[in-house]
Amino acid sequence: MIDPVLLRENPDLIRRSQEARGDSPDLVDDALNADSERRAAITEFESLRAEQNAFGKRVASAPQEEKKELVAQVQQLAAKVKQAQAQASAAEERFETAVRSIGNVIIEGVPAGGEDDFVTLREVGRIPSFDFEPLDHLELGERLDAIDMARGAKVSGARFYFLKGVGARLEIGLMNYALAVALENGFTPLITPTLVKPEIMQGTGFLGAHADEIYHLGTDDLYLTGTSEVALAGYHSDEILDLEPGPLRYAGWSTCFRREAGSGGKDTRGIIRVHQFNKLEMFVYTRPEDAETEHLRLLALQEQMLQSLGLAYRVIDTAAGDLGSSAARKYDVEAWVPTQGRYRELTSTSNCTTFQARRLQTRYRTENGKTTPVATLNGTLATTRWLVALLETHQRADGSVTVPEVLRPYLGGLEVLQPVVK
RNA sequence: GGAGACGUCGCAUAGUCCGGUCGAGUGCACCACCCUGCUAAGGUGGAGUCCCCGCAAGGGGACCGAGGGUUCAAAUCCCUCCGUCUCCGCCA
Repeated sequence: MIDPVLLRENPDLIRRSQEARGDSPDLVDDALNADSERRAAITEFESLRAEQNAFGKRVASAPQEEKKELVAQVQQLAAKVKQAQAQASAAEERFETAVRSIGNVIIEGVPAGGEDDFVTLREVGRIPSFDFEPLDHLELGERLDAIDMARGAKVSGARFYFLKGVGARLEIGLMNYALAVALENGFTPLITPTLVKPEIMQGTGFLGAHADEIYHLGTDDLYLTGTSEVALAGYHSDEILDLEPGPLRYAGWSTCFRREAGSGGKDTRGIIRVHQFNKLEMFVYTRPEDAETEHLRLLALQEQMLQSLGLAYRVIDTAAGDLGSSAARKYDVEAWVPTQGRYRELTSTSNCTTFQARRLQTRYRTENGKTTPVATLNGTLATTRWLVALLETHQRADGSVTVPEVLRPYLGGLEVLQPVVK
């Protein structure tokens, strides 16, 4: 949720942000109107309520024989209070709805426009070339007896899979390696619930435009999370944090579930786009003035991961229209996928500034003792999808795959994944 | 799944049966000051969150797990939900 004070004091800033996102700037005016209506309604209710409270005290202290008379007098007032209260809460609700329809105010410098209007910040690493015809990750995965899509489909349907043998080990190794990097950098590991309540899903902003992306369990009214960001953001909801010792940094380990509605036909081959995968997610609570520095720090860690794994990648500054409502800026790190001849997103890191925290009521105390919303940031440190780039990049002519050195300790010293002869 | 107990201001508790004098007492912790040559103890005062009006001083409203209801008036009465604990059964 955007800052209502900012809305009142600098609506133009928000209008510009809306335009950069390709969203309607009229929503700003709707919200402003709703705000003044809301405040008028509240003032009306509160003055009536004050009158009623004062009367209540008189009734309480009046002699018994006068009470009846006094009570008769206030009855009408009570009805008016009730009505004013209903109006005030209705106005409040309209205001909430209006404000919530506005996306986070983008950070200065974020490119305007949609999906294709990103800015490439840098390309790092040598794009792999082969003196043989490279195989795609699924072909490789099948030869290594590491990925089994057919049985995944048999058991659970399309976009499900089994990771087997070295495939399973590779994923576990990758996740463990990422966890080690997170630990080295002061993150506290957290294994999160993957089923969350509606209000948490709502609060993190995932029930908006992309609600049909999310699995919902009707019997229990719980949602399967598409990222541990949801649980990590909800973790400190309704709390006042002590940020005096520094930011709170968590590394959430969880399985993620996505319906992939609307991406029918896209990336149907292999494990690029699947309904279920694992992810290690960084999540930081910090003071708003430190958020941009922290954002760059998360990005640096992600780049360190890809570099150490020998992957070629580029970093893009995502355009405003492709940010999602909570993010004020988002960097994606995309790895080169040889058989596709292009970069594919492996990680994403978002600075949500105070947007998410305001909705989830996560605050901290400033030097002068005031409470104010914290800033939240998140970023991927590893996911199942990385196997695609790893397998393809490090393949050799005989269909074997070299294990990047940093991963070997997590695979019991295994240096090369060998094809299984059938 | 069955039976019961409970959810109050950072923590621990009082208040709930008998609705108004309770936004709420007490202890601990906390902050400021005073006193005591240190330590311990003692004294005085202050402290919650959110919102509205106001340049400010200040005034006002809401919040006793959440949401409804009864009433002139609800922490207190009624209903629903959520959570915690205990016992029984069941599964492991």
